[in-house]
Formats: sequence, structure tokens, C-alpha cells
Amino acid sequence: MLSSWIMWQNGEGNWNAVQRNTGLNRCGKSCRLRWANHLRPNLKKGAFSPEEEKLIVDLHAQFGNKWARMAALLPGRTNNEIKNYWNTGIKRRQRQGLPLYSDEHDQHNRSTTPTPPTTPFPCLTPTGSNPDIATSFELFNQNQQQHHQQQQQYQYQQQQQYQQHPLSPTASHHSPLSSPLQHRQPFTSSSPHNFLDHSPLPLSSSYSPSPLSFTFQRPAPMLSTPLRFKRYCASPSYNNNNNNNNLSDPPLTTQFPHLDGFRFPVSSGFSQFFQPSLLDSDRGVSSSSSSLAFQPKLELPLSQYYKPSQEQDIKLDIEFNDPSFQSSSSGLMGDLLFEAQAMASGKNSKKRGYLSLNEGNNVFNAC
DNA sequence: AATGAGTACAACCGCCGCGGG
DNA sequence: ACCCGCGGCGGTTGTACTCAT
Repeated sequence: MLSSWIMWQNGEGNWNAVQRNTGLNRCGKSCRLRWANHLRPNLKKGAFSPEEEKLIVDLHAQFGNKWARMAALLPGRTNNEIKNYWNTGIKRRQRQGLPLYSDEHDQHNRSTTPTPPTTPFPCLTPTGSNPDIATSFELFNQNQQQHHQQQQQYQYQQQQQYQQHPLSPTASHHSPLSSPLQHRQPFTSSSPHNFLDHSPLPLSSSYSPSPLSFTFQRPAPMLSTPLRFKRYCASPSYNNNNNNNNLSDPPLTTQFPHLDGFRFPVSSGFSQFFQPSLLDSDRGVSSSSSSLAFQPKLELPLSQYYKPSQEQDIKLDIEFNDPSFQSSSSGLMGDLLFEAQAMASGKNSKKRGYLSLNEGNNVFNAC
């Protein structure tokens, strides 16, 4: 938890300093993981929307097990989330003896005439690409637009609340009862939008309720103990930690230390842009295979198992003019890409501010 | 109520690439 | 050129939870 607060203070990028300064019994990697998967702002929690599900399927067909890349294209989602989602879906699919990709998807991948989509919301725009993905992006962008509106409204509300009650629990948005995880709807096989369901998707889903009744999926870093927090509580190390030091850190979640004037960083200096060229650059060379036989361990994207005669080089032309995408990108990959973009454009790309030891120690002592 | 199978997901682990010395 | 530290990524594991029996 301390680490998360340090991250707020210092931004991402120096995880070992987090570990050193907090004295946490965790390596920097663990801190980074915790941050990336749970504490980072703009994370969406909750079940995947049907549009997201479809997009995942499409992206997996294209990229294979490149979870980070997929996460970069699913703002607010982490690679771990997507990976877990996919793996559980795969297992179910395997048990049911079904192919990884639906027939419809196969047909789409076999088609060679790309259809540039018309996206009302210029967020993610695949151009000259697989129409299946194009459709997914189109649907997804519509949801993103709603999500963006919700986030804007939420941020405004939070600003108002903070100005009025800077230290109130609501102002720091971590009422335990409102923890997003606690309202998480598990993805189950009985979901109306089952795994790999390619049936026509509704333009509005339960995931994106009307503005009259929306609730934010992931408004802020989770400051309360997650609904299911297992390992730390049960692990001996955690118990020992607690025995040795009452002030020792709880699992990397829970609360921040007393935070006078705590506020979320408006911008941590990273970004959330992408560069399509980067996305394209490391796309693996496809190995041609005429068979779509089920692969128990599918690492290559569908397009690399099935190579059509005409090369299908999907080019994801991401447009970054839209601020919502910038603010809701899944972060790590996007951050990286943004920095590359910033450097390329000659803008200031300052090294991330690292934690000052003295400041850090003071903070930790206070905790 | 007990129990076992299935599910979801957080966290761990090892590898890899990159940048600095 | 080499080494080292670090962060990121993907695969895997462990465990709490759910549900059917």
C-alpha cells in the first residue's frame, strides 16, 4: 500500500526505490505488478463488456498471446486481466471441444477485402484491416465514448467533492462499500455474452449503462481491501510481518497513509498514446499453415496459423486526438509508446522523477 | 450440511530487452 | 564489447469462491 502511495508521489518507473524506501517485504516487481493491475488510475474493473470480449477475440486472432499489446488496445484493461479472461475461456472451450475461434471469425480472417470502418468516435481506428476487428473497434469506440463521458463526469464530481471535503472518504474515493471489486460481476459461462460469442452485439450494453444511471467501473485506485484478498492474509510472511510490526504494510492495497491534501496526479507524465508504427514493428513473421487445427497452446495469432494467399497486414491506425483514449489507455504500453513519441517529436521527455530517499523515509516513518 | 469439481483471478516466476556504467 | 540492474511481459501457480450433487 505504501508503495502505491509512493507511486502517487513519484510516478511510475522506479520500483526498486519503492521497495527500498518502504521496506516492504516485496520486490519492486511485485509493487509494479500491484500498481499495474490494481492501483493504477483509469483501470476498468468489472466484467468485460461484450464489445471488449469480441475485441479480445479479434485481437488474439491477430496478435496471439501478446497480452500487453492487447491491453494497450483495451483502455483500462490490464494484460493480466485479459490473459486470465482468455485462459479461462480457453479452458472452457477446450473442455467443450470447441475451436478457439468461431467459424464466423475464420471466415472473416479468410476474407481479403478490408473494409475501413466509419468510427463515430475517433478513438481506435483500424484501417485497411480485418473487418472483424474493424467492427469490434467500432462497437468498442462507442462504448469508449460513453465511458469517457462517465469519467469526465466522475472526475468533475471528485474535484467538487475534494474541494469541499479534502479528507473525506468520499473525496478520496475509497469507501470500502463502493469498492469496484466488490461489485464485480464474475464472468461466467452463463453470461449472455459467452466466450467467443460472435452474435450481433448490442450497441449499448449493461457494461455501459445510460448516463442517467451509470456507475463508474474503475474510478480510482482501490484503497480498500479487495473483495478477495487471499495470499497475503494467509501467507506466513504476511502474518510475521504483522507480528513484527504493527505498522507494517498490509497488502499492497488497503489505505494510504494519512494524506493531507492527497490528490490524484492529473498527469504523471506518461501517456497514453500509441504509435501505430510501433505496434506494427514487431509483428511476428507469420508462419504459413493451411490448417486451423485446434492448438491446445495457441501462441500465434490466428492469422499466423492460417495464411491467406494475399497478405493480411492489419494496420491498426490508432488516432490519438481523442482525449478520452489518452486518459483511459491501459497505461504501461501506452506510456512507453507515448514517451517514444514524445522523444521522436522533440518534446521534453524528462526522466521520471525518482523518489527522494529523505522524503520517502519521512513518509514511511510517519506511517 | 458436506464435499468435490469448476471457475476466477491475484500473484509469482523466469526470461528477455534495454539502458547505463 | 561486456556486464549489470531494472522493468516489462507471458506463463504458471495457488487459492478463494461458486455451484452442483
